[in-house]
Amino acid sequence: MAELDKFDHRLLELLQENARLTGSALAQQVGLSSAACLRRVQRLRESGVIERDIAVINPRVFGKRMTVVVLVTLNNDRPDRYNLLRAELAKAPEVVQCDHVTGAHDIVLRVKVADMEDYSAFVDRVLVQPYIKRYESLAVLGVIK
Amino acid sequence: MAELDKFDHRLLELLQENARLTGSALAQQVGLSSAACLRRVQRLRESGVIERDIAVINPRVFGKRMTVVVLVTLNNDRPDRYNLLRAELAKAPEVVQCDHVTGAHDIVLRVKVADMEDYSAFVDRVLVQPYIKRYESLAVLGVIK
DNA sequence: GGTTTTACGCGACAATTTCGCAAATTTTCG
DNA sequence: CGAAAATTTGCGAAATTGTCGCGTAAAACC
Repeated sequence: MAELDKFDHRLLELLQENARLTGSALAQQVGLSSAACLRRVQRLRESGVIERDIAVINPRVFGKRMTVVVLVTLNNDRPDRYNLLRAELAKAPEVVQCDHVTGAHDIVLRVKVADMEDYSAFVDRVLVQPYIKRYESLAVLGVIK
Repeated sequence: MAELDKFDHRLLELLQENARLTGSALAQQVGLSSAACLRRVQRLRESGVIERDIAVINPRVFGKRMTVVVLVTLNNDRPDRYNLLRAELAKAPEVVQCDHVTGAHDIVLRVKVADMEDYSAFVDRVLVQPYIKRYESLAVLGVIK
């Protein structure tokens, strides 16, 4: 993976905001020709710098109107179960993000559900189990960024 | 915003994974003509169902190899400063996600930085201020999802 | 300083998207 | 239930966008 110059950085910056920018739109903002921009973007994709392009969908469409951040603390006396839990969390459709972290907690989840009932069902199904010692639910009131 | 049928749902599902799918690729998987698919996608964009399309960039490219989840607790005696802080957090380039939440904490941040030093600078610049009572840093060891 | 390498812009070509239109399907309403 | 209205489809043409080769210019290397 070769070095990225300021043109590449600018392109990434722009595409990170709007991946549908056209060659000439990029050209205008970057100061290269359309073809040059597209060639660079093509290489950025092939080399894996741009991992993929995704559509951001309004969560209300799927009836997922509620987001919850969950701080999970594990029972550290059962390290064998960790991979199982990992797999389970990755599989759960409600979980849109899941990080293993250091500190007072072990796992931070971002969960999208329709409503409280839905969330409650998720908790019962996934979170209530002996390997999880404690979990703290933080309902998202508003997305600042 | 009209009702979405199964075709729209399938299109969204596909584009959520890969926004660069071409009209005929969509047609093949959805069972409509290329033009019909593209027309529907166009409408989904215009109506805001598809909020935007973004390129996912390998974080290492920008040298941001470290992710931290930060739980922020505010001094609730200064409600006037909330909007200021909001704006400041939204502006900070290190902050990739920022939610206002209920519960034991007030704000949950997702921060991407190069290293500890970088993170420390971020903390000093943004987080160390009278309006913030406390913050808890959870370094991300691994992204499960 | 000359040579090689790399990247650019230009322009032709290919692929993709957009648009108009008639037919088909679905919805509305008497 | 059935006809009129509205919506959506597929097809094909037109427009836009992306890809590629080529000659040239700039940068890197020796």
